[in-house]
Amino acid sequence: MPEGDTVPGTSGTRRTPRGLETRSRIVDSAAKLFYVKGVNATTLDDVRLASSTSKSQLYNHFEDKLVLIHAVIDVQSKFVLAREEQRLRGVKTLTGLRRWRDTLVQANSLQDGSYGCALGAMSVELSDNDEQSRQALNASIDAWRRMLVETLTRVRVLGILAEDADPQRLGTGLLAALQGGYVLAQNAHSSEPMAVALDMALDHIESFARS
Amino acid sequence: MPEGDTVPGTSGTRRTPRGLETRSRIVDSAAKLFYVKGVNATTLDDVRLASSTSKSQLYNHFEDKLVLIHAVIDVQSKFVLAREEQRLRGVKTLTGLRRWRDTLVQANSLQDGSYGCALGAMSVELSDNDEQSRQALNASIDAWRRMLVETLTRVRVLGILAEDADPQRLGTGLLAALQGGYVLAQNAHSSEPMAVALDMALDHIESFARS
DNA sequence: GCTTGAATGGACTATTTAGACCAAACTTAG
DNA sequence: CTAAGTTTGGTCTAAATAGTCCATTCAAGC
Repeated sequence: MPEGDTVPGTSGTRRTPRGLETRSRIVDSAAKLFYVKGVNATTLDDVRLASSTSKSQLYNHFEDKLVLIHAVIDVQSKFVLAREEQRLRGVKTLTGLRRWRDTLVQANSLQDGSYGCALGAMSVELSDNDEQSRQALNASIDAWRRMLVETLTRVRVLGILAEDADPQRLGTGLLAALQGGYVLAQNAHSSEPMAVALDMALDHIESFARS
Repeated sequence: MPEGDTVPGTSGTRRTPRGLETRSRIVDSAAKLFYVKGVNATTLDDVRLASSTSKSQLYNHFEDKLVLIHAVIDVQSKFVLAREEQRLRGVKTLTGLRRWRDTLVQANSLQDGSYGCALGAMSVELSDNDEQSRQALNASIDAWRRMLVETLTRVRVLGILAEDADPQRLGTGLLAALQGGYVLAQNAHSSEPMAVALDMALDHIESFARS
């Protein structure tokens, strides 16, 4: 029984580094396909082809398509949250928030608004059909919301925003503007509506600025 | 050649009232299924069953699934736009806008946020896979946006909003807040985030109120 | 180098789904 | 009534898709 370099797998089975490598190649390919084609429009054969794997590898690592979907939600959540955390980390002023806005709009305009938000799109497609997916995505999106709330709290604590600014509500509103911006941008194939939506949210936040 | 009561069909073929009745039963059933399950997750057999029709009826009225999808986009667009027009028609004040907000939130809370926006959800699922669907949905969503712009213009003209309030941008922002609210509400299974998002947008609009 | 379990390649099956087809029933103009 | 086209029920085919299986290879501990 080989032990040394093995790693405990998700479902009790041991995994070797080579297996884990394959597994993550599958998940990454699936994540990309889900993002550009949608979850239901992506077949396992698409995934197999994109990841250069075989059927047996797919089913060695994932019981069925739903389990793969959950794995994708997991890595995609980690990826998006890490990216957004990185983007928000240094924001301490209203100018910082505007720069954050610019980053989002620029990234979105690079693909002409296409594909929308990876988490938002999966949520729209899966929330009402698979409760487990909904809950996982809900946890991630709420973590994202809390990141915005923390950023706004930080800005307020620094005395830039007045006491009556409510970071909870402003954070939720800001995330909604962003998500709505993604939807409209994807539909219009232009990042313009996202820019307008974020500007509105930021203008509103700025209305709480201390004079 | 029977003529009298026939009606010109979409693709040149003549249709009788009975046929048109069947056709709309198919489209209505498909629209409902697309709304609750999503487009790709709905099979033609689902549609056949829900509309109590046979395969031959489906293919008598629609060349293939894509044509059916376009037909659904068409009726769903008309339905949503008519409903929203009706909801916005009488709005002439800020209080009216708040009442409009209440209607949306209440309707959304009746289904615990589920299903989101019929047009927005289809757009997210179809925009990057079928250009024709994207364009049709884009036309409808933009008509919706213009309805909001007109409402805000009306309110401004009445002297309730100041001259520097830009109905174009405010309307886009308002629609984005609504769409983002739908996304978050569907994900959270609660209409709460939609309420917060709309409140933010309306607070912002109200900041342009004449004193 | 032998053994053992993980990993792999690929063929194979089962099921689902889209779509074609046809004969019978219906509808209506003439 | 009759003819011509429409509508319908149902069956049948083709393709796509999910999922199974097994013989072989690989990697590591002994």
